[in-house]
Amino acid sequence: MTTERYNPRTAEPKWQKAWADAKLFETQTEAAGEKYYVLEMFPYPSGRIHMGHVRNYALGDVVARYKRAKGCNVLHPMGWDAFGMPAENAAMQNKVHPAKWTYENIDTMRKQLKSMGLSLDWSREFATCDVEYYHRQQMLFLDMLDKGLAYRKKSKVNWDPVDMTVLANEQVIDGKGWRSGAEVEQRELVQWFFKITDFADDLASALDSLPEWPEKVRLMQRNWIGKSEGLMLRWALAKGTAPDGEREVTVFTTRPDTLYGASFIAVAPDHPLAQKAAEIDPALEAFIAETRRTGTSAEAIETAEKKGYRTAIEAVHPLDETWRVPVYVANFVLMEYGTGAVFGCPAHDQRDLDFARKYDLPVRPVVLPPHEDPVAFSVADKAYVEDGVIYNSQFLDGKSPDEAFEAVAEKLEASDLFGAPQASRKVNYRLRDWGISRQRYWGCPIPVLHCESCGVVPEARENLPVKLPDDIDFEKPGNPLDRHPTWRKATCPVCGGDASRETDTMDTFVDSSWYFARFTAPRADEPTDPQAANAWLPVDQYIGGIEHAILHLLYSRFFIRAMRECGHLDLDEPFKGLFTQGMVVHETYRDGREWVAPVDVRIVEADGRRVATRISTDTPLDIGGIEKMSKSKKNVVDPDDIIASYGADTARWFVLSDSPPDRDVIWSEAGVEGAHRFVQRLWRLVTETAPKLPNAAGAPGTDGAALEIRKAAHRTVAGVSDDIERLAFNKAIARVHELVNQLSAAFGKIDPANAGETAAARDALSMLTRIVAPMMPHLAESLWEVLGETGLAAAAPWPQVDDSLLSDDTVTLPIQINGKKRGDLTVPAAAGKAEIEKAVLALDVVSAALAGQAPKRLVVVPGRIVNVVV
RNA sequence: GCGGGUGUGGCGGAAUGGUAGACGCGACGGACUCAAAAUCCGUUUCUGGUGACAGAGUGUCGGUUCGAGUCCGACCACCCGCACCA
Repeated sequence: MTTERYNPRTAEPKWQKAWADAKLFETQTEAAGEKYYVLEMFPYPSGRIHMGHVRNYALGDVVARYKRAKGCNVLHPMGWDAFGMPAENAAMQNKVHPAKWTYENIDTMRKQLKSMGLSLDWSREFATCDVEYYHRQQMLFLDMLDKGLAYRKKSKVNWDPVDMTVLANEQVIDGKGWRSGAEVEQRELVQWFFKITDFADDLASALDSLPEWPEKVRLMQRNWIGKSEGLMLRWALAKGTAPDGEREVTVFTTRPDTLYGASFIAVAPDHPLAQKAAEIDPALEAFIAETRRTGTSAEAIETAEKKGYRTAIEAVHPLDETWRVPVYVANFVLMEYGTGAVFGCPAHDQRDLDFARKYDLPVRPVVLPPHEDPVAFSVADKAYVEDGVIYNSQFLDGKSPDEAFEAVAEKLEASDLFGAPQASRKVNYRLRDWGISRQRYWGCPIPVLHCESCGVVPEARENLPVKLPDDIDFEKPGNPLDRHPTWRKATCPVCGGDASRETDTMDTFVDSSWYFARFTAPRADEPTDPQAANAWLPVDQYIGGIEHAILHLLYSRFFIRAMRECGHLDLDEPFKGLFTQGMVVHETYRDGREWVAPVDVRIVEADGRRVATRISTDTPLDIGGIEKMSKSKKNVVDPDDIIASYGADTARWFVLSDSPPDRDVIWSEAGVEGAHRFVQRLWRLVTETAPKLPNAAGAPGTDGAALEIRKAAHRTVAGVSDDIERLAFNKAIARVHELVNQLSAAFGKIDPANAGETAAARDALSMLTRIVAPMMPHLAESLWEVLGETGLAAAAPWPQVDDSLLSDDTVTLPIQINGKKRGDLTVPAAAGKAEIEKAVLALDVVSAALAGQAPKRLVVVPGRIVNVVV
């Protein structure tokens, strides 16, 4: 009998239409079943979907379809993170309006996503650049302003003096503007901030209430928030050394126990003391100007060479007024953190030690490592940061660092400097408030007005939305909103006088900080429908890239707290379960300097070596490293091409198999073909077996081949369910392979006249179809049809597992001698330790190894292993 | 620089502290075919041996344990994030 090959090109559109016609994935809040909200991070509409998207949405779709089969009321929406810089770059380069560019991209990408056969509720779709969406975001902003969660302050930006524009950190390359090549400067602007620090403590401690988040993400967030308990410590400045009017400097320190090891104070270049000192010291002024040429990113600042400028100022040691330490201005001290001033203890901090060596400052150890001789111990080029005993420290000698911390704190809290305590305890956070101002066009306008008589006033709620103007000009440098001839002109809602609009737009992270809440009631007039939001949230399973581990997730966690304060929902955390997927990576190829795309490359294996040649010219190519797919290195594979030639199911199956989803997956052509072969193999197995099962309606048999088939099927379903719950799709797929191998072998021997066997086979195929359905939904529908099942596979319930088929009567234990496997022993599953011991000692290998002696030790782990120690 | 992660056959990977290499890819051998593709069967960690088998083996070095890929310490390499990329 010949079987036609499965043709995804006809089957996939057919089933996609069947699902859409049945409105299978349009979710009703009131529908029956336990609610389950699955969400993948929504895409930026860059133009076309890439393999990373395919992987992300395939992962989420498996969960969505599985939970639906398990009887849950599943919400699985999709939208677009549509504001941002690339649209403006496209506008500048191609003279296309950002809105047109964005919406055209969305149309393309929606079509591509639909070809994947995702079980999405498209009726809830929106883009963050839709006026309907950013209108509600402006409402949220006003509410937050009202609650004191939004405010203005000065902050630094990267300024390109040629393009007259603010640059993003990624647009600063080696300290120069990416377009103009001009030396970037730091500039201070008054900008809008959200008060995320109000929630710093809760954002850190509530991480403990998120057991379904990866431990690493919780750790990263905890470190990012960076709670530290320390001392605000005031140092008097030595008379005659300080600028006029300055008499003290406050440092924040977590190590007051090392105070007797202090050898310098360092302040940030924009610390008031540094600014004041620079007024009378041109060399210092030049040094500070020099530090402003570093970009504003922490990375740029911290990887820059550590430099300091020794001012004339000296500080008086808080515990010894005869002791003076020099005050430096240093490029690695950040004004945003603590007080913008630190004291350096070189012996017990590596950065301080490097600084001290560079500027020849004293290095005095005050913490003695255990078992070290106090006279001989010294610090050379490695600071000692571990625990020990305090010495060289007067009244602190002999204490532990913790005790010394307490002693210093108590003493200095009680002592007086200029009429106030010299020190106070302080809990400090590394987390800074969230600067949301962007000097760009393609973002959500901040709904605020500047009135000459009333100052900064919020736009009236009824005047919202503040819409972006359509007629804009990207020809000239700078912010198009700022330059617009009329857009800025407005009326003050307080006094009715002339006012001008705020031209800053919001960081696009704001857009993505609450979209998951909007999905629960996407057309509501208010930002949320609190009832719907409270019913659906938190998101049960959120899936996205690890690159969002800190900012996006932290901002979203902040936002639901802010929204709760404003009454938009009542929720502790936005995402109950979080899964961070790995990237899709691909080999790179280059012809000299030029990168070559995989579609233009032919790989031939010769003598065990892989050789790449360019197809068009037959020239040999260098095979480079395996890297994240990126346009610049051309190592991208277009999902459209894959879906067109192999079908969506093959693409989905491939990205789900092999690699565990939290790790990177290497895209390879061979792997895709393997996946496609499996699609055809499943099709063959079912279409060739089904006609042999004419009388399969009865009960499956309970012995012989029938029992074996049933055991295999039920065990696989149990295992696959378990794997999907844990998002271990690669393991689920391995199990499906195993089952198919087993069934193929078993079906060859089936007696078509044996009703027990044919029924078992039929059941097994039905179960197999349902467990592959979340991963290969189109193929599953076609198989479902061949099997003569009714309805759609996508609407079929998950197969029930008969637990009695999961265990065996006997178990085979590996027998180790001194930890090395030397034999096997099969015993009844219920056998006790004593029984096993007796049987083990009777084994030939064991008695030979013992040579008449008693074993030194006999470790029996029932059901697992036996180890005989001789 | 700081924070986080990863490292296992030719390759992707599997393995509640308990038989290292499931499953897949590739390769090799065989069947089918006039032939090829497709498909099916078998072999495939390395070294030695015809073989039974023996030894080695999870980035490197050390430790804990009857037993370590898994736990602990140090190191190496690579990847992600660092607040205006999304």
